[in-house]
Amino acid sequence: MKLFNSMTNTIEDFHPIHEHRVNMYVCGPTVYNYPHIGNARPIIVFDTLQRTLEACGYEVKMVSNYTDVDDKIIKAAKEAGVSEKEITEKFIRAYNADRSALGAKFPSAAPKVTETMDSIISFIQLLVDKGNAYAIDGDVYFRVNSVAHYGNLSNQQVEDLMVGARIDENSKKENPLDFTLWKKTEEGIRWESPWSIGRPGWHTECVVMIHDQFDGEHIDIHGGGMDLKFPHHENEIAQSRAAYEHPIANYWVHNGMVNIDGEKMSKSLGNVIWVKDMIAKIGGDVLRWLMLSAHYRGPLNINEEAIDTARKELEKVRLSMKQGYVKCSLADQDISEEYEEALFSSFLDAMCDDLNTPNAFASVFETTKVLNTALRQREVDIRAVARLVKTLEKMMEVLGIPVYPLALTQEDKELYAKWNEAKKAKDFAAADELRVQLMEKGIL
RNA sequence: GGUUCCGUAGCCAAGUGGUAAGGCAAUAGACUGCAACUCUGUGAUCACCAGUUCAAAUCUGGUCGGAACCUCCA
Repeated sequence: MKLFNSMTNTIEDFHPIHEHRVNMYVCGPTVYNYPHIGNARPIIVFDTLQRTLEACGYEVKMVSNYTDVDDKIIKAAKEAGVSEKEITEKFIRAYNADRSALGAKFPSAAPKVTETMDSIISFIQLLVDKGNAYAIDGDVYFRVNSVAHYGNLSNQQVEDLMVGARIDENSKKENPLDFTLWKKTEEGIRWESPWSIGRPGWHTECVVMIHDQFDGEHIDIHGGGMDLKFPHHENEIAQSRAAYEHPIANYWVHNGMVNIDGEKMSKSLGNVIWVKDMIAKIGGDVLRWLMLSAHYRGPLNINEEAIDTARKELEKVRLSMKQGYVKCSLADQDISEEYEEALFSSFLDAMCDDLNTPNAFASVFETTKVLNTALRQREVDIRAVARLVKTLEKMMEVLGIPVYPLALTQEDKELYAKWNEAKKAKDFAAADELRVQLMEKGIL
């Protein structure tokens, strides 16, 4: 397995800390609204990474959080006139509905900030005790100057950042780069702490959750969107270095952004697309296929033509498989565990090459073509058909695209036989009618 | 101003030193009772310029164009 590591900006051979196990964490959503299709990409990318690692024989522990404490949540709750909990529960449900419609496995654990508060407070206390954080008027800030290597992940020079940093007139910070660990607050959900009644900053939760979920070890893979590199992931690393003397993760993996018709998706442009709407329109499987049709690190542009292409491509593969299932069923041939190893390994090689899904797709199309050809032979080699169908099943499993095995009933088989007889007898009126029936049953 | 990425056929998209994968669309055929499906053939010298090299889309420098990040947006 090869993976691009944002920390070194190179493609590296992947070696997990434990021989057969991969520990992975992906930054989850702030649950204040429905997921938009930008949120769908990390769901799909990291689920596909997990499936690929599993196909390589690893056991994967995948953790992804919910940020259920945030200014935006408080604002949304106020506007809707309901409690924050109602907001977060609603959108956690929505997120999970989308996640499963996209064919993503549920994480091994999905912690919430509200349920991690004790750990977060003691973690901040640890940073204060170690001199890496300081409290002023009930707020606590992280002292960026107290750690070396700040800026390594995003290749930022601290001096350049200082120049670019926004000058906050009212800031109590020692340094404009210092970020909030704890904020004294008057409104919204808040907790008691040694410093004030308030709530934690955003950058701390992931560090604490990783520490709790993985027994204090650093993990193999930390994932998230490209835009989280700075400052979020940079700040996670700084806190972890300060508290635990390790940079959290060995491999940092970031997915590219999603554009709509060549433009960034944003509220101001009015081009935000909700995942649920897209799923209703084209289906979670087509959306997933579309998102995997480009390499995960590049930008992904979505437009009508791309959607249409994705739909046609997936239909083509599925239709071929369907015909394979029908042929096998008619011949009472089971789809066994046998598959075409050469085709599957070229597929898996592509997936293991930093998740090169476009090349993996090429293997899927090649297999589809071989299957189509096998299905058109005068003397169909039914075992070969079964092997090819199995091969495609295995590929689709890694891609996380559902397939629909089809088994004909006795009645279906008789109908199919009648259709063939009618054609043989050149009774085309009857044949056409039988064909319609078969099509209605989804067999043709 | 700093950082990162990108510019490959009509569209989408791999390839990152040895003479351009794949898909969609188009087009010409084959198959077929018809239709659908399927199969086969057909297209690019890789934004531009200069350099390194026996050899560059692939490395270096420059030009033009596009995108993202730079304190809470995946």
